[in-house]
Amino acid sequence: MAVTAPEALALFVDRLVLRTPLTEAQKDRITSLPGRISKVPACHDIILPGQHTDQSCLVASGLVGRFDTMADGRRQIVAFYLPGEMCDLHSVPVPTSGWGLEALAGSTLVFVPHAALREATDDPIIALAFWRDTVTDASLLAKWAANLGRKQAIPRVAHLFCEMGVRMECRGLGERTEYDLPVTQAQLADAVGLTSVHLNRTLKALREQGVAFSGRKVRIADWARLTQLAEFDPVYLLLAERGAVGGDSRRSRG
Amino acid sequence: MAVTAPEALALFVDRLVLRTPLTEAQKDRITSLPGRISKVPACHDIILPGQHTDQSCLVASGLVGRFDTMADGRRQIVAFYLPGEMCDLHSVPVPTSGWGLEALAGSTLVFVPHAALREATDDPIIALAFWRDTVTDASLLAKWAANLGRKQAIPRVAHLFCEMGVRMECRGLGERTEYDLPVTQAQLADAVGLTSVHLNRTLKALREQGVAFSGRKVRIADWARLTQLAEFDPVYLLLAERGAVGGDSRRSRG
DNA sequence: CGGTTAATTGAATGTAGTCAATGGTTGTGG
DNA sequence: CCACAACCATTGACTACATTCAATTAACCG
Repeated sequence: MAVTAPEALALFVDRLVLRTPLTEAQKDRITSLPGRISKVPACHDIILPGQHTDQSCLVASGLVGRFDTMADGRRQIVAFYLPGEMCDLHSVPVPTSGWGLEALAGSTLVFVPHAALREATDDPIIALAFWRDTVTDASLLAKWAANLGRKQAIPRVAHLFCEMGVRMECRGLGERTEYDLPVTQAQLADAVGLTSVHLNRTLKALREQGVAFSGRKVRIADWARLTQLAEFDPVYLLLAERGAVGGDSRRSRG
Repeated sequence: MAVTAPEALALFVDRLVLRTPLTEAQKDRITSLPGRISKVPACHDIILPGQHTDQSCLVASGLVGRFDTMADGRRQIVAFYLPGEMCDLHSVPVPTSGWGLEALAGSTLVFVPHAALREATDDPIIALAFWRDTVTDASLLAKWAANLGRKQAIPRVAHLFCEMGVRMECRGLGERTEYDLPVTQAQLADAVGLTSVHLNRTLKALREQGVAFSGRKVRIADWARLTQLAEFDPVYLLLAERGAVGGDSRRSRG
């Protein structure tokens, strides 16, 4: 668990390198970016919708959610950010955010000034890596939207469990069939667009399918069965040709 | 209506300039990118989910939708692309798409090779402009997800009408209270995550609120009322400080 | 051990989906 | 100019999924 800014930035570099090869010099440049460490408790709002920022927020430990708020105060979480992920690289090119960030669990954050990040993009490879990171984010967002729009409760939750499993695993944060997901049922409900009551019932149904979420841990008995139930195809995670990632990689209709 | 590649690229430049000032030389560089014109009929699938590409697709006229497909064939449209918008700038840094593109109306497209686009990003300002464009896209996507997750049919459709109105207006494609939206009800339903039957009922309800969608035209009698019904706040469109854009710009909770 | 937060369950309601049929429009060819 | 076909829009009746309200049980923390 990262506790210093360079450690956290090293995690971020690991993530970038998944999709963009970087030289040691480029890695160092990112690792040595200035960062202010901040520990926040669960349910803490890091940034509110509509606020401006001059820094980006990197997760060092814990879990952060990007959300939007309705007039009546209900929230929709549209993205989860794991340790090593930069929640709002977006805000480097566009410092106004339409959305908010909240710490779902107690988290350690590293705030990196936009100015420093923008300076790092002198290097076109670093700029490309950042751009790619944003694209990845958008790809997950699009899938999230599709699930919210067209899937029922059970496959929707199942899909989220698949996604988080693969993401955790490829970052070394657990196995895809068993990992920590430090959120309450109410927060999960905000993510999948259900009420907490209905989410609870959905979890009960999933439990009968060998998928348990309890004690903030996800445990999946039969991965293949779950991916099928969820219609999970990991292409959208943009993890390149690492076929090992699993899920059914059926090809598109001719 | 753009019919040559440079004309279409000029529209794209107009869009970039909304958020990133460019010199004449930079504009020229983009306008003179190579592009292959292609006319496609309505309902034509331009690219299918999971396909690779080595070119990006710029809309010259018509309307294009980005969609994801479920196992049973149902679609969720997650983004609309207007003339002057590049549907998959994303695919420049990441040539695998998890999603598909379809022409919703008969459309003219310009295919620009990734190689040429990537070359243009030598210029860090152009790279920034592209990055910003991607971020904008992601911002709309996040809002779309939030609406799908947390709004009921009427405000959901209302929100889409508001969004499209503002986008049309700021690109000179109509007024926000009256514009062409060349889609069928079934396509609209795919966008808002409803069945076409229920969408039809929702449109009927909206008609009683002075919001008409018929003959592929949207006509809004009372803009302020609609933005309120939709909980529409245009910040997420990232149109900078052009306060004139309308909607209720209430600030975030303290 | 008491207080608080989170999870679970039941019953009633409501919104959206499904199935099936009817109108309406548009475009084409006789 | 009319007849027909194809597609799109509209409506009704019924079903199903998810929400709401309310209460209870379980887990966690000081």
